[in-house]
Amino acid sequence: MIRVLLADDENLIRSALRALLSLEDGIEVVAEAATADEALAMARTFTPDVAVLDLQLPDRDGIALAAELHVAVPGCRTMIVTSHGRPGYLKRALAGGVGGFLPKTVSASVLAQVVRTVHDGGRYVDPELAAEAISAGDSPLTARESDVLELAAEGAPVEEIARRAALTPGTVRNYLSSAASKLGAANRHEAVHVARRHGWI
Amino acid sequence: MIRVLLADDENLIRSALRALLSLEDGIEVVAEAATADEALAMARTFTPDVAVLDLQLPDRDGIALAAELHVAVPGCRTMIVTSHGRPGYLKRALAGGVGGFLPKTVSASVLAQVVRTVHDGGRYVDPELAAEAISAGDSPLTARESDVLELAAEGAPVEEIARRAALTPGTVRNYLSSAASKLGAANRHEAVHVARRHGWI
DNA sequence: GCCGGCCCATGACGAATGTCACCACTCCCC
DNA sequence: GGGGAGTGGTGACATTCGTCATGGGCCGGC
Repeated sequence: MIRVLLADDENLIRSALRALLSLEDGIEVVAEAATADEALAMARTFTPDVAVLDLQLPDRDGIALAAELHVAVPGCRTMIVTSHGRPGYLKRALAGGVGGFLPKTVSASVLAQVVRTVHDGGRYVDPELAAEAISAGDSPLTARESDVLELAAEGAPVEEIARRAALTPGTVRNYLSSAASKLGAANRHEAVHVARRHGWI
Repeated sequence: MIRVLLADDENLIRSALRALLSLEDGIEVVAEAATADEALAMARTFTPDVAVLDLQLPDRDGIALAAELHVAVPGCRTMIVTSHGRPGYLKRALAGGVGGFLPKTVSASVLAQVVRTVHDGGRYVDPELAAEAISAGDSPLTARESDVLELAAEGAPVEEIARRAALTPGTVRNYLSSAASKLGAANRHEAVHVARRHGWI
């Protein structure tokens, strides 16, 4: 029997997934969580075999949670289910030791199959997402460029970004300028959009 | 027996919802669709009593689909389920004759209860969303301000916005300036964020 | 030990943007 | 028939932004 932990902030989805997985032979949902912290606590208590995580949780993202789970409960394998299949996330997830990465558009039978595959130590990535990830490639941005671009995401003026990043306004503009040119954007706001689309920030 | 149509582009969610609703007495899922067009065709064929629609579908949004359904299948009541509970959408949905509006964070039993309520001609709106909608109020933006702000959403320069809106660059700047000040934003990009958060664009 | 890449900064320039005042026209409502 | 609100426009001004050149410090690889 594969013991599964579900983590998703959407109650409806979570109980629906539970209903679906419970119909499968050899799979049992032993715990549910709505937040990353909750999931971590649950995992410590129930030591599940596989954790099915939503990519976006209220307190952290699923990738960070997976990394923490691997430390807290070494025997627990992880897989991520998401609505937004951004290529960058896939790469980060795999690098973080996540065993499966699926969009929510897959069918229930595929989900159950992947739970089994991941439980057996295998890996599964949705073919379409994999293709996107390959064509999208790595982020061309340096660490600092990503940071600054992320701070620019909410439309804040350079001054504020500089304060929040503990940098000079001039330096911030340099980073934004080089980030925009790397992304083929005319200005930082368009750059934010491009980077978001690729899952780079 | 309440005959239900499900429309959601995410296969997993859709079949999970089907599993959940099928467990309820007196509810039967008679059709599923992944797109608005598909839903419309299904509704014509199966004449469901209640249509449970996702807010975001690949081809249209759930509110537009609901309006079309009311015309195509007059006896069919509609309700919307969504991940992003933006206040503006709620208002638009209710104005469009939608009977129920829920975030996906609700429990399965609430969902089933709302399906019944809507079927009986009642209305149900998630209390939290209702509170947000009331506190958020109406959009302070005029029609044109909204248009222009929407065109600015992708970070395009004023020149391009002007071309796409068939306006002078100067006029565009006036609209953007007044929109930003109405929204309490320091620049148009922050304004876009504020408006998005409220569901005003 | 040198080169390249990244990080951080400064200064300067032109272009884009935000803001304000002001005008004309239309439509609707009182 | 006179407001008021919305639409569309012009011109001017200060600020912000994008870009480029240039420099120093730090680290890792050849």
